[in-house]
Amino acid sequence: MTGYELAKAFDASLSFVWQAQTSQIYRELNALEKNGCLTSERVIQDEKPNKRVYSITDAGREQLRQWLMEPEAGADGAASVKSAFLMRLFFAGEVGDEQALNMLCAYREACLASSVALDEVAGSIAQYGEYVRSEERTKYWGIVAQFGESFCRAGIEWAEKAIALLEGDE
Amino acid sequence: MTGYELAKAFDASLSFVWQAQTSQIYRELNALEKNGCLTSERVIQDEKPNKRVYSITDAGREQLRQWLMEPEAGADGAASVKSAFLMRLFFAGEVGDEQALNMLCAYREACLASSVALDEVAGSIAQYGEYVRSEERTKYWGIVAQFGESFCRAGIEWAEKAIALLEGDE
DNA sequence: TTAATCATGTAACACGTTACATGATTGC
DNA sequence: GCAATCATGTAACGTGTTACATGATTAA
Repeated sequence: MTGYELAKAFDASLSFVWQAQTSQIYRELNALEKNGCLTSERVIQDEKPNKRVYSITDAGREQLRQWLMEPEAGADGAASVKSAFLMRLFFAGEVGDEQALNMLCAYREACLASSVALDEVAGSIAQYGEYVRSEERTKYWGIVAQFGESFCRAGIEWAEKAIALLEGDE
Repeated sequence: MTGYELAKAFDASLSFVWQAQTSQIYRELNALEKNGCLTSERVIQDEKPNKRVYSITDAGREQLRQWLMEPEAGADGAASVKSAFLMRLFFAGEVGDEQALNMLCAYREACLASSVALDEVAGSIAQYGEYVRSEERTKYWGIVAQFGESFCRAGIEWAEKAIALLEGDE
């Protein structure tokens, strides 16, 4: 793929789990090429800008495998969330219930929006799935998408309870 | 508080939501002092190492308030998770079901462990709550802790479903 | 006697974000 | 005529992590 295509693929499938700007993608592609994990080839196009197509090398795939096999996977900090939103909420005593309620409502809406986006991801999975044509790969994509759905559902329920609690206080 | 105490307070209450190394804490304390958000005072102790106690200034509290009042709070990227674990799982097709099952089991265990840690946080909240003596503040701490609990519960259920699905495949 | 707790930090690196720059083509 | 899409990137900055350094006191 090209850097540009990678950026889009990220967006269409992994965006819930990982976001990456093109600036970062190109930087990392350079680094990966330097250490032999991938190769690139310039493709001249007319009608469209030229592009650079990257391909993984055997060494690269081997490193990927090794990363995937690391034993701490799942056990490390996976069961925590780094969230500026929750930080803010934690300190909401400083500004009062009104802003806390705003935040919680906005969060609830954001969860609903993410749910919708995840439905679209399901579509993308089907599409890329045809391209890859391998149950072996796509089934994990679905599992990750399901995580997103559970997360959103839990988030909505939690926000609603918290809203009820704060409104009961007033 | 001192940098050291802040590190412990983070750990005892916010660790699910934000983690910070002392190296980062001291760096940020310096920066915040330079721009007038806080002041510090050196306290000489015998029997124990000397320490530096930081206090927020009015300007600092004002900036905190402003940050807390920002309108995007909750709406931004709050309804997504940046997770290396989920990234790995996404690509698990590269290494097969066995490793995927390992990851999911480890994740389930990690969620259970986080649940336990969150129970302890509840204790810390009660303790710090006495110190602060203000319902206004502690109620938000509880709400954040409840988020953690929902997150863990959802994570466990999701992992179990995914494990069942993969085992059914074999 | 070994590890933990108290208490400070620096240096280097890795990773992520923002802003900026370029320029052709296609659809509204 | 304007915005979006295709396609590349650089520079600077901000944030988070790892490894290292020091040294006293106290509990197992």
